[in-house]
Amino acid sequence: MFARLNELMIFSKTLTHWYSNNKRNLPWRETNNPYYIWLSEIILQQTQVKQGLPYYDAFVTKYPTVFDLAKANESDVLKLWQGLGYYSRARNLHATAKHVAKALKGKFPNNHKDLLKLKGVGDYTASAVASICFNEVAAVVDGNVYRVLSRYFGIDTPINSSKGAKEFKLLAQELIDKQYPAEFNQAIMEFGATQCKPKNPYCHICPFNQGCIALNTNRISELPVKIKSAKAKKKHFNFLVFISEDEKTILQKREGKGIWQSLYQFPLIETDKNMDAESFKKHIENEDLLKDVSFDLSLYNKDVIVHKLSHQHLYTKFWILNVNRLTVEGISTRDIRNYAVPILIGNFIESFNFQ
DNA sequence: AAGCCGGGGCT
DNA sequence: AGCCCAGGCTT
Repeated sequence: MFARLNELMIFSKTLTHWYSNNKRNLPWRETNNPYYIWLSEIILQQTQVKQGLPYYDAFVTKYPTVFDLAKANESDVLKLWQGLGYYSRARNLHATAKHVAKALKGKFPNNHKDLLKLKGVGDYTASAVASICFNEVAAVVDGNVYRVLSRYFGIDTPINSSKGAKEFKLLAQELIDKQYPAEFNQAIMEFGATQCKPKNPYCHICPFNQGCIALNTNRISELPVKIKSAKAKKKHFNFLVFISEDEKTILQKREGKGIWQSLYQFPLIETDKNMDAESFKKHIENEDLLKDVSFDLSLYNKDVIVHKLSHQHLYTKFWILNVNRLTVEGISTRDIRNYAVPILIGNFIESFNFQ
């Protein structure tokens, strides 16, 4: 019993000592302001620091306070979020900013239980904000924590099972430094991110290389254990890039439930197989957008573009349609960069070099 | 409990 | 081309 307590104590002290010597200088570590901490935590969900950092800087610059973010239009928030993915984060971010600004008069909840009620805030984010901003003893369990704990303690319960979630949360809550919860939480995540990495961790210089069960039983590459997810489905996307004689094109807002909700795209024709020019021309002849329109069809990308999402692979072709007129309003091609689009579309827009 | 929601990186 | 990453929400 005392040996166990002692071991946990040594783990925590070693970890926070490592952190004090190895932590990166990051802008959200200069503040305890809940708005900035919350913003950084939403951005960093499923996202590495390297990718999220420029977005954090952009949001802080454009929206210095929660009131500024609350006043923005959702389309502007999505535009600033463009390329970061998981766009429900941006929609929830904006909705929560409005809620905090209005209903809570700009004051973020100051505890885990109430933070959990905010849209887009789950157990991880509530724990992070509660500990970092308010010193609440709430252990964070993110992917880094799963990795560090499963390796050091040799736990092979799948981390993406409900049993694993409970088990690791309980262990983290047991380990957390009750005096310095903010320091401990950030230390274990930083340690997982930069030292106990998924591939090729620096075990030879690791302060835990005596006690780490995974290392001492040669199971570093096997831990943490994760239940495999289903393979991605293949889809065939054909985008219609209209270009009219008066330099206009068509963008449509994605509505409903699926991917890229509320982002813009060129009119999309999904087919059940890869299309060549001849059969595709036949395929689209009866489209409403082409009714009584004389058009010239050409394929922009010779090789199909494979855009990989976590659960579907999009085999994509951009079809250029030079038309005499548009049958719907359309937008000037000069304004095309004002719309929030998926990175797949954004890359095409840059490459095509719209005037 | 299982599936959905991006995009980047590595091999 | 295939695999890894992994928080929150919906079903």
